Amino acid sequence: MPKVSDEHREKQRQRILEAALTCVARKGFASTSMADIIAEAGLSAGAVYVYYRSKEQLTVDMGRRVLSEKVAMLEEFLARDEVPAPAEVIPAFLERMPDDAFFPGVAVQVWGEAIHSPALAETAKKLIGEVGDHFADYFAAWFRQSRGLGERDAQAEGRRVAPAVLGMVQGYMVQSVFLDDDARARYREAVAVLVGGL
Amino acid sequence: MPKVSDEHREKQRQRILEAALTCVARKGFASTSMADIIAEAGLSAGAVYVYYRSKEQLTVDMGRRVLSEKVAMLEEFLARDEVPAPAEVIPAFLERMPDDAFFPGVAVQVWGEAIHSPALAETAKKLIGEVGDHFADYFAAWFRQSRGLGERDAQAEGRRVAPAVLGMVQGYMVQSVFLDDDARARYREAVAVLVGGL
DNA sequence: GTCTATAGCCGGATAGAC
DNA sequence: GTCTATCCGGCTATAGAC
Repeated sequence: MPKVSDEHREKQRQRILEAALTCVARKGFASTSMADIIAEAGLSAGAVYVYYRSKEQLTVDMGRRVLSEKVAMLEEFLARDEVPAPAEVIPAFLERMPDDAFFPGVAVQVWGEAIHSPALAETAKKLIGEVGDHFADYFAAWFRQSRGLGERDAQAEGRRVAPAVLGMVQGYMVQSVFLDDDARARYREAVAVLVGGL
Repeated sequence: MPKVSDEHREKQRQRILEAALTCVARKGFASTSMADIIAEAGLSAGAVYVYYRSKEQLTVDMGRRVLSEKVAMLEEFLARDEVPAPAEVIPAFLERMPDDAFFPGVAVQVWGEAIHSPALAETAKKLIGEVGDHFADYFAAWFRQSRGLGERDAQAEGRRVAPAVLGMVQGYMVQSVFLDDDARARYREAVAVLVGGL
């Protein structure tokens, strides 16, 4: 049984991935070098290259990890059975976002990087789709409850508004990079006004 | 009079800037090298460095140029005196966006780059602010017309919703990078639904 | 598996002739 | 002002000892 080896492998990959995320949060995506990551991980170049054959592979994993965290957070928020109103849910979702050090700066950089990395673009596309689906599900539930729509109509309506809501989340990430806390708060209020009409 | 020299200077800077934008649109931001730009401009390294002392300066100019174009486009759209409804204006604004080759991919990359370039971040922040102001003005005009609000209230309401609308535009740019024409159309419809309630 | 050392390459920027 | 030639530094990735 190669079980020990597999465990070790996974543990090392995690270690490298964590180090990479720390570096990126500190120095930015483009100016993080393998040497930085290697130093942060407390390993050697040779060791790292055993687990990640190239920088791009590591980058893809970073993108996946960062975006996956957001999906998980979204699930937690939207999977309640009370179904609170959008004007509450969406701003709360946004407010939680900058809590973790990697977001939102890293996400914006991942998007930028994805433009010339097909592997990363594929990952990003997939995850954007997932998040969109979650939003669609939430809104379907909301419309069922608030307007008494049938299953089918509610889902159609949910899918109809989801892309723009997702867009507002992405816009929030972009603006978070440049603006201060006050501006972020105003953004959340603006979102509340917009989704308040639903 | 050093007029000829100044004109020449400006002309050369334009030439270099155009070349840089062409390269970025073709190869992406991060993988465009000075050598690429130099070749595209049909100049030599020495010549280019006379007009742009560093790559960062050139990058700032690129960012400014690209984002300025969008501001101009926005003005054209919003400065009409008819004041059409948001559900018409905003999707139309979005639809026009991908017409030019540099957008929206370059914009996303500029945001990513701005994270570790203070000069670029300053430029981006300023331009984001400008676009937001334009949206605020438009919505003020709209609220005056549609709800009969007074000048003061209308402006306050305009400022209140503008950030989120701007965010939807940014989200559109992000998603445009990854999604196809159908998805873009669905996004615009979702936006129309959201701003239709205003 | 992990290390050290380094190959090999490519980037930005400069020097100096014209 | 513009060119050619080149330096120098940093990067990814590998080779080979342990």
